[in-house]
Amino acid sequence: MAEAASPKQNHLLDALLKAEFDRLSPNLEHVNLPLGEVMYESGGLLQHVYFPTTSIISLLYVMKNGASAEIAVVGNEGILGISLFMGGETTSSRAIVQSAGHAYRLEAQLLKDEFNRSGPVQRLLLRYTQALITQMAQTAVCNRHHSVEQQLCRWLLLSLDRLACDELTMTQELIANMLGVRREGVTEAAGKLQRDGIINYSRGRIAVLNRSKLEGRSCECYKVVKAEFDRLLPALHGIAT
Amino acid sequence: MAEAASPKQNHLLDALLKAEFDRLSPNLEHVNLPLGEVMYESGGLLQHVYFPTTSIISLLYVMKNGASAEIAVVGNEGILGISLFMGGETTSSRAIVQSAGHAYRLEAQLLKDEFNRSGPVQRLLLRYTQALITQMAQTAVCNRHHSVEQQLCRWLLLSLDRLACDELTMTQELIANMLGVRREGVTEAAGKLQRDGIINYSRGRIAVLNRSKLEGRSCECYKVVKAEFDRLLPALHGIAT
DNA sequence: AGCGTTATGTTGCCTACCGAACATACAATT
DNA sequence: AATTGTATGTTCGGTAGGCAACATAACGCT
Repeated sequence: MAEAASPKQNHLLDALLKAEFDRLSPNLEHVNLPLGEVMYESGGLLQHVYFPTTSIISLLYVMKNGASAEIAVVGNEGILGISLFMGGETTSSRAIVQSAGHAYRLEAQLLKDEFNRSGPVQRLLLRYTQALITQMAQTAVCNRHHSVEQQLCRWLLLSLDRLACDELTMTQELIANMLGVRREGVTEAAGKLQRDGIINYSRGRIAVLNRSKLEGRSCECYKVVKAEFDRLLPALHGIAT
Repeated sequence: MAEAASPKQNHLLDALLKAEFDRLSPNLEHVNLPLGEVMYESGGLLQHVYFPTTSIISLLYVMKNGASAEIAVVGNEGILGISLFMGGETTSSRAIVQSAGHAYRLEAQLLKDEFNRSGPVQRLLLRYTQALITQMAQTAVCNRHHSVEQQLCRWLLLSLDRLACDELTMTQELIANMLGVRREGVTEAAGKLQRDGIINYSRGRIAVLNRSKLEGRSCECYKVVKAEFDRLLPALHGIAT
């Protein structure tokens, strides 16, 4: 918490060239995102886009009967609100804060203006969008074929990658909602991982003790997604393509 | 089959303004796509993009162990090869012809050039991409929560919407591969639908007899996807936004 | 210390789906 | 008419994960 907040904590913002960064940064507003906050509602208009720094946001589809499933997650590697520049203005999914923290927000119109300059920012945002697409596609595959335990591992790894630490604040109940499975299923899978010394949890606090073992218990989906993010968005630090 | 082939059979091409259409159409090549043809391999470079007219192409992820799952389908409403203009050049999924027919293809570079004009074509392609994203997201949800029968109904409906008729050529085995379930599961679900007079099939030929009943047996996913395509890509006929 | 709230653990039953193996039936070719 | 390949039908046992109901345990408050 002693860390100075900076837009550069968000990888997309960090990857901007100086000219673009200087144009946007005066309009970036540092905001606090509490756990569970609904950032966008399904079908709602987008007033802002968000560049998370220390928070994670889940894109979640909620069905008529209340059952839900996570579509993708957005953290410090990305931006929340892609449908704004994709032209749809809105999506059929909901965005909620999965891990409390901070983000920089930008007025919708300003992002659109920047996007429509058709320069490096546009290219960067589109590459990010493709990485997000890969994540969604892999989620679909994972939902079809993999066990709750494998999915839990994938989910933990994706979440950790988007925070700077090896611990997250998240009850099993919430994880179950994200994965679209029963809470008991998560309890069982998490119990096994704990027994095997891979994680340690108590009352909404999960610490990863052995990351490489966790990767071993995960399905291939994690690595596919990670590799695609790394390929499309290598750490650029102001050398945006 | 007596229909004259025209690029206008593809909704995206049909939606172009005259100037853009005239610029692209000399470079459109009419090609025949046989069932099962692999259009793109996972990780392969894209030489062309395709605008299907009477064919349907599945985006499919194949896992290491050979199991597969469909991510989305592309027919006369869309374009195959979005990663080209999204900047990634390639994807981790495979594209195979799910229903034989025709398409117009365009050299990759020509599409990129057109996209980079940042005009109506770019906007149209991005809107289409967002609709495709919705389809992927909904596939993820559907894979998590819905029964094989519901998914079969959804799949049939999405496929029919992308052809002009109420019949498709497709064995249960292939459908099973698309849905990522066992062939027996498809046999059982299809058998029920046939018994109830909703479809009629024999040896790789499926006829839909009662479309509204089919919609009733489908999960909500079909309607969500259809509504989003209709919203983002209303039939424009040369009034591309 | 006592209280309620919330997180986690456990149990039993049930169903959908998987895996595998096999039976039938249609269609094209000879 | 016989043969072969391919599409579909059926069965059996196994299991992951669904639903429900409840037990325990940690924490936060007053």
